[in-house]
Amino acid sequence: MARQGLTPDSVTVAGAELADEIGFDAVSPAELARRLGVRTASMYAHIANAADLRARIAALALDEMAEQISLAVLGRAGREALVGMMNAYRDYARRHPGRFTAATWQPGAGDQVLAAGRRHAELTRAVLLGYHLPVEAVPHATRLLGSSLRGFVTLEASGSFDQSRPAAADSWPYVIDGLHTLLSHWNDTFPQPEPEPNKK
Amino acid sequence: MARQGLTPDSVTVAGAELADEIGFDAVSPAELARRLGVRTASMYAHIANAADLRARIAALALDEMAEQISLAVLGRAGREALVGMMNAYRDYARRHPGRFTAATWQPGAGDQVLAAGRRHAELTRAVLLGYHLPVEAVPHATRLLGSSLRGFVTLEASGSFDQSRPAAADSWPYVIDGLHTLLSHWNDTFPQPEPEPNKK
DNA sequence: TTGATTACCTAAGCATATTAGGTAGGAGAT
DNA sequence: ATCTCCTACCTAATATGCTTAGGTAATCAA
Repeated sequence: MARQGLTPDSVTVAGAELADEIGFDAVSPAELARRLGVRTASMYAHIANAADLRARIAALALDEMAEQISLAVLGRAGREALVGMMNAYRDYARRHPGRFTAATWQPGAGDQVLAAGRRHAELTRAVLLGYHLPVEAVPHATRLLGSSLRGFVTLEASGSFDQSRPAAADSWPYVIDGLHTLLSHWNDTFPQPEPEPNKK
Repeated sequence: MARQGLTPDSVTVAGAELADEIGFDAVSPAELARRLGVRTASMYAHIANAADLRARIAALALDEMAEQISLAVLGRAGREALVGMMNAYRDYARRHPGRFTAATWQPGAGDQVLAAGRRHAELTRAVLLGYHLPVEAVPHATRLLGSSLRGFVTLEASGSFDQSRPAAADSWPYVIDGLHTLLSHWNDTFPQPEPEPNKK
C-alpha cells in the first residue's frame, strides 16, 4: 500500500472539502478516512479526536473567510468597504456551505477559533471606521452589522427563504442598503449623550 | 418495574427539557432513555428514530416560540408590536437555549417544522402591517427583520459577544431601534419604483 | 377473572470513536 | 547499495450509540 502522506493540515483541508460536499455535521473521522482511502484508526495520527477535527476545520474556514473579507475591504472605505465585506461574507458561505457551517459553529471554541473571531471583529471595526461613529457606538454597530449579516446568510444557506417569493438574493440589497443607511445616520437614530434608546 | 407511562408527547417534552440542560446536540435516544429511567430500545416505541426525536423537539420549540410571540404582539401595533415580538423571541432563546437551538435547526425540515415556519412568517408580517410598507417591500422587510433578530440572538446565545465590552444586552436596544427606524423610513431609504437599490 | 393492549425488556447486529501495539515505506547516512 | 530510523498506516480490541426483532408483564375493559 502506497502511503498517502497525510499530515494534520492536509487532513484538515480534506475535511473542509468533505464538509462542503456532504455537510459539516456529517464529517467524522470514519467518513474522512473513507474519503482518503485510509483506515479510520489511522486518522488519529493526525487529529486528536472527532472534536479536534471539527475544530480544525472551523479554524480553517474562519481564516479563509477573514482572508476573503480582507481582500474585499482592502483599499476601500465607507459604503464600498461595507458592500465588499458583506458580499465577501455571503459569497464565501454560498461557495463553501460546509465550511461556513463550521465557521459558525462554536461549542467550546478553542484558542484558534477565538483568535479568528477577534480578527473578524477587527475587520468589522475597520469597515465602521469609514462611518465616523462615536467611539461608544462602535461595539453596538459591530454587533448590529454582524447580526444582520450572519442572520441573513445563515437563513439563506439553510433554505429558510426558499418557501417564499421573491428569491432570497433579491432581498440582499435591502440588507446592505438598510445597514448602510443606519450607519450613515447613526447620530440621528441614536441621540448622543448617554444613549439609552429603548425604554419599556 | 413500575411503568413510566411515556407517550410520544411526554418523551418530546422531556427531550426539550434535556436539551435546555445539556444542549440540543447532546440529546439522543440513549441520553434521554437514561434520563427517563428506561432502556434505550424502549424509546423506539414512542419515536421513530434519533432524527425524529430531534424533529419533534424542534417542532415543539417552534410552536412555543410562536405562542410567546403571539401573546407579545396581541393588541399591539407599530413600534410596540415590534418591541414585543423581538423581546419575546430573545427571551425565549435565553430561557430555553436548547429548545432555541432546536428551533433554528433545519436539516430536512418536516411538515411540522415548515408549518411552524409559516406561522412565524405570518406573525412577522402582522407586525410589519403597522409600518404601512408598500406591498412589494414586505418580503424584504420580513427577511431583514428576521435576519437581524435571529443573528443577534444566535450570536448572543453562543457567547460570541462575551469577549467584548459592553455586555451584549446593552447592544440589544440598538438592534430594536435600528430596525424600527429603518422600517419607519422605508420609503426614504428605498425609493419606490422598481427598487434596485444596490448597484455593484 | 379473563383477554387484549402495549409499555418496557433482553438480545443481537451493525457503525462509530478511540486506544494499544505492530509493520513496512521511504528518507538520509554510510 | 544497504543500513537505520522515523512514522504513516495497519490490525485488533473495547466501549458506546442506533436500531430491529421478539418476548414479558402491567394495566385496562369486559
